[in-house]
Amino acid sequence: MASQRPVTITDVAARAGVSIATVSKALNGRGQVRAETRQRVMRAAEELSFQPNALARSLLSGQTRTVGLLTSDSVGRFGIPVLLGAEDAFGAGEMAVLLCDARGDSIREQHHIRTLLARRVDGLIVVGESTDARPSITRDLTVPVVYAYAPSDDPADVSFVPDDVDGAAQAIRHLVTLGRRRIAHVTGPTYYQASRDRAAGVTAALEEAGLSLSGGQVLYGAWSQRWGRQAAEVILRADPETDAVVCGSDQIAAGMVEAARERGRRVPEDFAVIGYDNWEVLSTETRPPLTTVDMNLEVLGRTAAQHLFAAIDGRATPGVHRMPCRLIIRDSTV
Amino acid sequence: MASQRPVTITDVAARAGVSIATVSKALNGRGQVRAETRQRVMRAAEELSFQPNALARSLLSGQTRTVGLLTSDSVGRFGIPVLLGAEDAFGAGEMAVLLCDARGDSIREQHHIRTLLARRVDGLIVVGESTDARPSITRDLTVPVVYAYAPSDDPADVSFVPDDVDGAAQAIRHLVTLGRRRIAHVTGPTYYQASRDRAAGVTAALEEAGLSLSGGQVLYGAWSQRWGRQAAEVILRADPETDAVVCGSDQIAAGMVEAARERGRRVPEDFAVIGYDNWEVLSTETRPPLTTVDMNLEVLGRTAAQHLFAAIDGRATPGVHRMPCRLIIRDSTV
DNA sequence: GAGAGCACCTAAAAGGTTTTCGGAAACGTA
DNA sequence: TACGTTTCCGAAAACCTTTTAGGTGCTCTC
Repeated sequence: MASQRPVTITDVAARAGVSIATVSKALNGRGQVRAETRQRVMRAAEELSFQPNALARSLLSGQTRTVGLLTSDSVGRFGIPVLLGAEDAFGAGEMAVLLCDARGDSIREQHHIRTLLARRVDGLIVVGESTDARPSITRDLTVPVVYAYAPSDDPADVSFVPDDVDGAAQAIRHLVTLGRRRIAHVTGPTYYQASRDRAAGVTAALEEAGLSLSGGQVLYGAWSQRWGRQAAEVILRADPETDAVVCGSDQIAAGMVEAARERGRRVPEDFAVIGYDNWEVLSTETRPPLTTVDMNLEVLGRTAAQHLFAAIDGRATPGVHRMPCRLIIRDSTV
Repeated sequence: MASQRPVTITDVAARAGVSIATVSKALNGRGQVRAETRQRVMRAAEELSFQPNALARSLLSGQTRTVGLLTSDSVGRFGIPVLLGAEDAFGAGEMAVLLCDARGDSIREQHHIRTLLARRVDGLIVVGESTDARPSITRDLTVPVVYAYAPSDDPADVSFVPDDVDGAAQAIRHLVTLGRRRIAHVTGPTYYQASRDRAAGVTAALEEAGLSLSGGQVLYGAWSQRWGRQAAEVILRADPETDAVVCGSDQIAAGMVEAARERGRRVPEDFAVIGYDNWEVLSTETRPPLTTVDMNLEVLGRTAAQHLFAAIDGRATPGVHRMPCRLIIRDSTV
């Protein structure tokens, strides 16, 4: 608790009766050091519980083994798993993560970038809260940047996003395999890239199966449970024969399941429902638990981190990389 | 992108035609520097977009303006707001946060502590995932530590936890004010401190009002929606006159509301329900939206961070500090 | 006109580590 | 003995900034 002076390499050298250069070499396994001397140094270091000062080391090497993690919007539901995956990948490689939350404020973001650069981070990972493209910050930055979840608007940057088009298509293909023929799609607002991508995936996969959308059009609304319930009414009135629906989020799906049951549809027998996000607190707690599309965000975060490593080593891989989603099959489809 | 040599104070000095000492003083506003010289230096720094190397600065001052944020268990639902609050408080003070997630593994935790100390963090904030006490790490650490959400088991440490006893009591008092008389309590497993604290608060507040628990005892179970539904059956069978229930979590409350309605109880008229956590995705999406206890976790995190500042300045405030909860009144009580 | 006082600036040290280069000791060979 | 070789260790520079102590030139006063 008391802030006594931390032990330095000089202390170890004195205790071992050698010079600081020898201590450095002994501990790092460099240069020529007699085995017996090395032992003596190691013992001294142990006894003093010496930890080399990372600052001094970084100052010299120019490498801080630190990366900045910039969340453009307040760390949300999607940011978290990405962050965890990244933290995981970095932690394994002895890297440390400086966390900065810009709260959706670009002034604040600029400020954070400046301080991160002043701290000489080796790289930057920018994680967004939606899959909509965000302004690039890579321009005139001296360190590599990787974007996760929200891609950069500059195609020359390195971005990782979930492949929502294919994710939604997987959901449709699953339903088609199960014999469903009148499938509707309810999703979030049109101004979300995620809504549009998922709708595109649904449409393409239906076409591929020679089917068309029940109701004739995608139902765009909000990401909420409430919209799920409303949409259920709309669908069942417009086309009472609808036997399945792919939802753009688990929240929508939860509302959908609830409202459908209230209107006498059995889920999944009469009416199969698929969610999106695999947000477990919701998807496993509905009755029945939801079949849903998981975006593998932890993997996405980890991959982004690994590619940041590569970029730091000068092996960047520009472009928008679409990471595969996977369908989690539970009881809301059969 | 290319890693050209970063510009140093020497470059600025050369451009401005002065010594590096003068540059330092001009930029930091120290010492005697003629106004005209200061201008020239500032201009040079601007033109080169000079950022002082934080490493060198820290090495000299012994202060890194960095704190470690150690999450003992994988950053969960409760960890996040605490983390955000802390990040907020630190960010405002030009501090940076090094994030480490130990994934519930104490070996990993030890490892993270070592590397954080090697990086010479100015302090540590340890955030837990439940309010159960956790082992102290303060022993023989050279920097101050503050615990958030999960208190340290050493009372001499500085810990911040939500005041669950009072939070639950607030819920009861609210119901009593509304005229409810037969109140039940359904909560999580007994081995959670949170369950026991909330039960204690419920019991005390009921006693204070001269009432006793409907059903005669606290119903301990799981934190899940499923348990909420089961418990609803138990309660309504054991004492059909029960007119209100305080739940230990929003998930339990959500199950409770659903099951009660299915059994013909009107919520809130016949049966008032109060949740806990104010986990908004759930508490605002149930029908009706839940009255619930909010633990103010962001405030808790921010406060913990501020006290860490204080501790760094040598003004520590030992003990377990209980932070007030607040009741959020929505439509599930009337 | 000389000493004192002032305003402004610079040289140098400090902070802790790694690395390079050179030096010292030990040993073998001529 | 003189010299070369090998093995091990130490001195010093480098990284970049801040701060202290000191130095230079100027003005003021008697």
